[in-house]
Amino acid sequence: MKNVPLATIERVAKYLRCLNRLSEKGIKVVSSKELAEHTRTSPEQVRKDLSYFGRFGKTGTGYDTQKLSRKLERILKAQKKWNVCILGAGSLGSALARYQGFKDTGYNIIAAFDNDPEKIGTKIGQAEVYDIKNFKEIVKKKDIQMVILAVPKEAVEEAEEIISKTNNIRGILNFVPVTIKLKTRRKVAIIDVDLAQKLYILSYLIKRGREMT
Amino acid sequence: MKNVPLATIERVAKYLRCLNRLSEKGIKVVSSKELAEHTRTSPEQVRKDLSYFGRFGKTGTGYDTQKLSRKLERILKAQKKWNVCILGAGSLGSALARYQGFKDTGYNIIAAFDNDPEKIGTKIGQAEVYDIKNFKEIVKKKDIQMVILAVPKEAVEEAEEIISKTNNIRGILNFVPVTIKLKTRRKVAIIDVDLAQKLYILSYLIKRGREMT
DNA sequence: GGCTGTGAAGGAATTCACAGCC
DNA sequence: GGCTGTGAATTCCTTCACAGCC
Repeated sequence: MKNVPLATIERVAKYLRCLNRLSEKGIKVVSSKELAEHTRTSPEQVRKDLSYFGRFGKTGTGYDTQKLSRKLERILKAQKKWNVCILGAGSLGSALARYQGFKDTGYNIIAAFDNDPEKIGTKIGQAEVYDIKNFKEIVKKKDIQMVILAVPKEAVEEAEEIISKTNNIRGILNFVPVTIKLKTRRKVAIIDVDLAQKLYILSYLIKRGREMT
Repeated sequence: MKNVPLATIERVAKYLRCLNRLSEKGIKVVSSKELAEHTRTSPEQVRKDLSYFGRFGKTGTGYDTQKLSRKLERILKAQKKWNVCILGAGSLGSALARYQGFKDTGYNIIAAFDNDPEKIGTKIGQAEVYDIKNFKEIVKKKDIQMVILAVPKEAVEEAEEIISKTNNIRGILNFVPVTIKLKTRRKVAIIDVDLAQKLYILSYLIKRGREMT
């Protein structure tokens, strides 16, 4: 397998989601053209992206929805079950714990952490809320590898500290509009989701009359 | 102004975020190197990005934090006040209405819409909750141009319908993991935020040991 | 010395165009 | 005819390297 563009990976994730929706609806076969329409890209792009990983289609017909879905899951390592926790059980953290888009993915949000005694011991969706003091211990016990970071800005340093010390954690989805810095040698993947940035881009696109993803 | 890469726009939005944080802290001057560190990119990239729009720096010194911030706001049309509403006042919608990252941006979330009578008439953060039936009317009256879409999957079609009919709306930030299609000729910018996709990418990055944004 | 700004070079990603298959 | 798969061409984006300035 050659060097796959990251942009391809991002689209593959979209294809996967789309395929799952289609197969829920009972659609067995899909063409690159259809897949492209659902994901705002071009048919050539779809075919090119998939061609990095193998030949999955039937000429003249298209792709078997379910088969392709399984292939893509494997590519994204999404067939594995990932245990995810949420750090910060405020309104955003709680909403993310309940987010319907995680349903039917391999990602299970099984714990949330907060320092508010009122919240500790309660449940949000599937996730039990624990005292943040027990982060390391519970992350280990429950084999959690990803954190969704949704604490208030002021608590970021503390969160960095705790995550740095917890060797299990290998990825962070960060909703706090601050650049987070870990004090650790080990590699931790970080994806920032900055919603204000999205709105900035949206206003730019409006001015330019474009569409994007 | 030449043809500016979209990738540049995305980074510019990050620079802006970062500059505002720095000037809050009282930092007056910043170099491309520093800005790059805060936004996980390279100094050359920062300078190149900015050079699309003009010359903002002082050689040997760096950039005036506040001045640059104002310039970038203008570029992104973010100096304008945008009125934003939320469609769907469930847990995600409510959390977004309260999202701290929108503070100190030009984006004001001034209304939310739902069909739950229990919610209508209440307030979430700054936003009053209205009956979705009055969407068009209130959007017009309040001069709202952007929608944050956070309804359940099942309600997407209805939402598409309503938005299509409301000429004011020019941009959508979509949190529903579905490709939305408007029945209108006018241009509406759409940005999809798919959180499950982010987790897919995160697991891919973990496997590859990389970092990104 | 330390920084910006920018053409030029290089590298990456997308689109084209067509061969091959059912 | 309708579709996939893929080298080749093109477009887009990033990095390099250095001129110019304080």
